[in-house]
Amino acid sequence: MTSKPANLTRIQSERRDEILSSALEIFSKNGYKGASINKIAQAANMSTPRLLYHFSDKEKLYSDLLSSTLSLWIDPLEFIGQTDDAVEEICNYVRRKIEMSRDYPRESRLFASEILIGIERADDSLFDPLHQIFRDKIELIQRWSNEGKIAPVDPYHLIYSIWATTQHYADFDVQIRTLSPQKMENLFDDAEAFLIPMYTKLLTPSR
Amino acid sequence: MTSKPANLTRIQSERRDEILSSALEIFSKNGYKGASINKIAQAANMSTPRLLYHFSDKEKLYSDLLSSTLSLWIDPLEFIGQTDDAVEEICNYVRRKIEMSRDYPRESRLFASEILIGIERADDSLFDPLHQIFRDKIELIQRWSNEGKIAPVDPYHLIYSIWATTQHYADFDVQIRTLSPQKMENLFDDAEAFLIPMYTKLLTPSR
Amino acid sequence: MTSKPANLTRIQSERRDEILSSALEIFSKNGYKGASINKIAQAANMSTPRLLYHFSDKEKLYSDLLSSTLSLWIDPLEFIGQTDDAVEEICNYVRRKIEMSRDYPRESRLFASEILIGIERADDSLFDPLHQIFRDKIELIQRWSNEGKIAPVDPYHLIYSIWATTQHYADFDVQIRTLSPQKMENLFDDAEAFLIPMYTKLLTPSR
Amino acid sequence: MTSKPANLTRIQSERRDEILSSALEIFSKNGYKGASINKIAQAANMSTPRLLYHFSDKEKLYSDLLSSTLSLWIDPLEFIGQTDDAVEEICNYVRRKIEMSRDYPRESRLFASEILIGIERADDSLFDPLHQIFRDKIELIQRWSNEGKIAPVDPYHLIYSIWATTQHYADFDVQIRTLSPQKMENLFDDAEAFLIPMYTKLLTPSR
DNA sequence: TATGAATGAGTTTTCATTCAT
DNA sequence: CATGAATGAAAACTCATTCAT
Repeated sequence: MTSKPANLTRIQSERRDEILSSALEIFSKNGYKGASINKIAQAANMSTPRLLYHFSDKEKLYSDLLSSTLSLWIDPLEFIGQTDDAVEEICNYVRRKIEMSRDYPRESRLFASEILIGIERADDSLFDPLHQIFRDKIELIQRWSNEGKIAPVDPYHLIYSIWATTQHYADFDVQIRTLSPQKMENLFDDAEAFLIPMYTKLLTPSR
Repeated sequence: MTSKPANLTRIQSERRDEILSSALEIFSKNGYKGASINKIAQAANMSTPRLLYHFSDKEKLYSDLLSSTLSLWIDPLEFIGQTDDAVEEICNYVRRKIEMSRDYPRESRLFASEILIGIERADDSLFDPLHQIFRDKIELIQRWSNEGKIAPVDPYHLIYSIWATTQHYADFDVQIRTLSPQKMENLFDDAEAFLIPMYTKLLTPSR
Repeated sequence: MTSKPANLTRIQSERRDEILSSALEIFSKNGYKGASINKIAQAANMSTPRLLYHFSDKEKLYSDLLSSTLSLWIDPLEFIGQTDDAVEEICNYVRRKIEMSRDYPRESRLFASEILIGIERADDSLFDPLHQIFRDKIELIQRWSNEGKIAPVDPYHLIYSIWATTQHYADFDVQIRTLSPQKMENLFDDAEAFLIPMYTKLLTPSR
Repeated sequence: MTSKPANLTRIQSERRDEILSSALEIFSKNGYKGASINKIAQAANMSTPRLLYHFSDKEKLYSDLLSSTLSLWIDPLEFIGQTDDAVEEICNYVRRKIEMSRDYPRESRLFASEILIGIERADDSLFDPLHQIFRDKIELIQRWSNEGKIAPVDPYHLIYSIWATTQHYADFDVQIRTLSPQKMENLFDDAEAFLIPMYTKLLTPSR
């Protein structure tokens, strides 16, 4: 999965974490090309060669960072389907995704810029785990739809729309800050107050 | 404004167009930092200094490209409110935005990466025209909501969600191509078939 | 002497003068390398190719400018020796050189930077006319010295010192402005009030 | 101040010295604009990026060079006033300044071109230490003048004239080499033989 | 290990000059 | 005559990466 070496001393893995934390900051703000490993090393309080001792090169650092963040995308998906209340299950997924945009905006932007701009990668299996679970849940939602537990919807576009609407608050944060009236502290509550009814109306089966 | 100079010779405006077209290709694919004016010049079949003869520097080229593309964002918004059928008006806006994602995906990605990563710009007024119209339409939708022509919704989050769901198909195209089943040629039709009912349900006032 | 073409239309020589005037401004402020013919053309309100039509290249413009300015150095020298009052003659030369620093500081700086930095020139006969007169006056002063009309001095170092002290006010103007007390409007009068007594004391033969 | 950083490794300070030495050679010969860090790097037997590893950019190299040379201007001034023999004190200053023109002509030309052409500098305080001492000595000379220890002179113009006459031999060296008769090896002795009597006559109080 | 030092390729930009119209 | 257009060389810097100690 993630290519983290198996056997690391405690110090080594502490260093790795410090570097990944700085890398997240710098990469998410500047994109892959706009970030220099120098700036990352500085932010992590170490010399560039020392950083490169832990991550052989820039691309390795970047993709290790991506895989270490991948679970943030996978975990909320995984929870779907714990109960039998299909509409509520999906609404809860929406809620979790909104929380993620609020609590992990840098991670969201990192992924967004990777998908948007992307670097050519030798091994593009990075997202495989996400895709596997995605397909599982597509199937689940399709089943719900077939069984009438939710109104009939295309499960693909349902998930795309959830991703789009929730991640938008992290990824396009700059624009939203400019456009929204002052009440930024309630932004995510307001987003939820908008989205949950929308998906409830969409998904509640008509009797 | 940084808009196109008024008086251009024939060659100037031909060259400008060639360059802007290559710049769109390269910038939208690689982001500002990842794109070199070198690559852009190559794509436009000219030497770098020749490119710089027409656009004084990289940032100017980039922001001229952005402003020349801005109307793609403004125009569909502007149309909202031609008729009195509020729900239909908003659905038509959704349709137009889907068309744009289909027909101008590079422009969409260009804007997305500008908002996501953004460069520090001396003159911040680039998006002013868009913001002005945004506020007008927010007001209009609020009025519709107050008058009961649409169900009560937060107009800000309504527009954010429309932007998010429609632009998603252009901006995260790479991901969607990987995840979606083969039927890519119908992608945008399917998107519309999903989104229009969603917004119709959301906005139709309950009697 | 100066390589000014012999037969010029009135318009041509007007253009030449405009260019030379701008060139003086730009070259004296920025030095040869720091000045671009573009800036000069702009200052002269014309396109670069038009400028290059009148002066085949940058070096030609520069050396034509130098030669057209050369008489400012030659003329004051030439006057030495009109009367028989040797001390007064030299003091008048000092006065004229002070006036030149006051009235033609840009020309002075142009020459200073040419001598200080200098560009490799194919033909370095530019200063020949000046040198010829210099030698004449050296001889004259030597004669005055021998004849006891002035106190015995090395004529070379006498002229060097006059050049140094008088041109200093133009060439090192920036430093002098920083160091001198407010009374800048009297600077050249004060300079004269200092230098004339100095040279008078130096040159007046002791009886 | 922009003075030399305190803690340098052995290699750093060796390299700095090599670079500064080449930079002095190239800058003093060509001026700031005419000198390329390329040429300087070549003269110091290294690649341009290697040079830039030690001096972050061209301007930094240039101003570090200027400040490292500043003491050559300050030191001789500082000595004025050790003894009570005012005339002799000033004559000794003249002698020291002549020596400097003989022994450090490149440094002299570097300063001259900085004052003559000058680059716009963010931090203008480079010459502050020199100016401070200048003012002290102006005061001292004024006192001497008031007390009758030297003939009454304007102390500003006295120092300007000393700077002018002595530095002239370094700064306008090219011209002097062309004009002077062969005896260049005695140039500085002759200069002293000229200047010392001049200032002695000027400054010795009349009884 | 870890850092100072260095490298080489690449990027943006400037500029004198030429060419076509 | 005059200008818009283009060129090629060089300049200043950046950056991922490697090397030596």
